[in-house]
Amino acid sequence: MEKKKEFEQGITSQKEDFSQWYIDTVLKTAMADYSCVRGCMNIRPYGYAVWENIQAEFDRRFKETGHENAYFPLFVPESLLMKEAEHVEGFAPEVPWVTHVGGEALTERLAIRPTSETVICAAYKEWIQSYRDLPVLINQWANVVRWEKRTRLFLRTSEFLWQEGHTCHRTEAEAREETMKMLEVYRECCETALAMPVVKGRKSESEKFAGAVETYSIEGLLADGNAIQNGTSHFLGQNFSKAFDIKFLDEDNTEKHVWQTSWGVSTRLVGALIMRHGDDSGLILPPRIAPIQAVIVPVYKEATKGLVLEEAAKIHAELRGAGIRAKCDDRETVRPGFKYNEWEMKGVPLRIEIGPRDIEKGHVVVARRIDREKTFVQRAELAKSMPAMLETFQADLFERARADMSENTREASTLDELAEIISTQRGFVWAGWDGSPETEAEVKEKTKATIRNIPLEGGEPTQGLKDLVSGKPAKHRALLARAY
RNA sequence: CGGGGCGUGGCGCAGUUGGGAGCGCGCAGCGUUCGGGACGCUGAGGUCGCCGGUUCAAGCCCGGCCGCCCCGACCA
Repeated sequence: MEKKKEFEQGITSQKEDFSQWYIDTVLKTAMADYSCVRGCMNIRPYGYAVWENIQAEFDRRFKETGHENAYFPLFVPESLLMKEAEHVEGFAPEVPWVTHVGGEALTERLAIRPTSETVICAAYKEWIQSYRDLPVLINQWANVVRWEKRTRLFLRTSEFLWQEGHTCHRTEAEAREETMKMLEVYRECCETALAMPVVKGRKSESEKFAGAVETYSIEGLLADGNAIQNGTSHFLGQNFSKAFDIKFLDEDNTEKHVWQTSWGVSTRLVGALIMRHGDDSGLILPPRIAPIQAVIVPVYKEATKGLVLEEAAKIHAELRGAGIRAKCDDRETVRPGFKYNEWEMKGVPLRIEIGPRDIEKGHVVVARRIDREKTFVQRAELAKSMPAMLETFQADLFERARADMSENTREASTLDELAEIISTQRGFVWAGWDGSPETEAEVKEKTKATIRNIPLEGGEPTQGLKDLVSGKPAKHRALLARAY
């Protein structure tokens, strides 16, 4: 009890900075299972299970859209990394190098990959000769390193796990189509599996991927009002294929450079998940990716122990039989209340309480993590009704996030209005933009908000819309926010 | 790399004018408990970040170094 009081006092005292409070209480508290060494995540089994389930959701969709997995080298020879000018410039500041082996200097130093375009393009050059070899649709699950000046647990770590898709196409149209197709896969997966609503859109020139012609993103809004980029899809044009000389002989017997795309999501999604859905009591995981979807907590006294534990085990078996990821917490060393709190912190969607009184009455108590609502469910119906309860939970979680995002999306017509909104309420802000880098820079300078993207839906300027800085006619209706 | 802060049992911290290394949580044992983070008793666990200096005496004062966190510039 005392600990709880301390915890609550801690929250109150830190609420002046809402984001910091949120990170301290939700991200870090909930992350008891994680640690961070020099900005590199150390993910223990429960947390890794979350990532594995996220991986599985994305991977399934990649396969459904015709992609195959492969794995490429961790080290990138310097000469290779240097081939695409913009790419080098963009990544150089954050690339660590291997220069020595056993005390002996290497003749060519090796970069630890910040992303794999260069190694993969080197491979593609060898693989592709004919239009018949196209398209190449490959994805890689791997770790990458970007030595950022500042790290933030899960949201920006020096080393992170991710997925990078790299495709080659015969025509520009086909590559552009792929870019948009994967962006849509990301949106659908984020919203369906992770219950996180996102906005699809195109990045500004200054924010696009180093070496890309165009970058698209899905932008989400966290519970603290900060935006987060949950995934990106790039149309690379022929920038890399020209730099790496990836050519194919087309049907018309002329040599052409391939058109390429790349796209990625990372373990940042785990951080986004925590800070989108979590609350003061810890994580709330969407059932679709929760390592444990339902936890059974037996409640008993010495006299009823045998009976209750037996029933709990039976329920456990039934749920597993019904394909539910269930766990029976039959630890005898901690009391039920402790278990409730512990599993709530770990974000388990549903908790099933079973005690002597329940057995007598032929029901169980099912408690929902999202709103702590408790209902009685007939014992005989439990396994059967579980999938629907999980589906409802998933839908409710998404709806709650969607409603929050919509409530925290506003409009601004001047820089002052934007500044006011950003400093008092945060969230997304729509504003007219003439497309100039000057406006973009001015906005960032004055409000710390950035242009997240130009949404595919709603990004067209409305009649008479003006740039919020220059007052010139707007070319776009952009979505702005403070972001991680 | 600029500005600020902090290094004391596993975690979170207190430590007054320099003289006993402490508290809470956690951990171990025993007992009572068990429907929302239990309680009692007993106990284990620390070269006070590192090096040097001042002093009869340093967690505390001085110098240097190392590490971490936060705010900026950079970014998935």
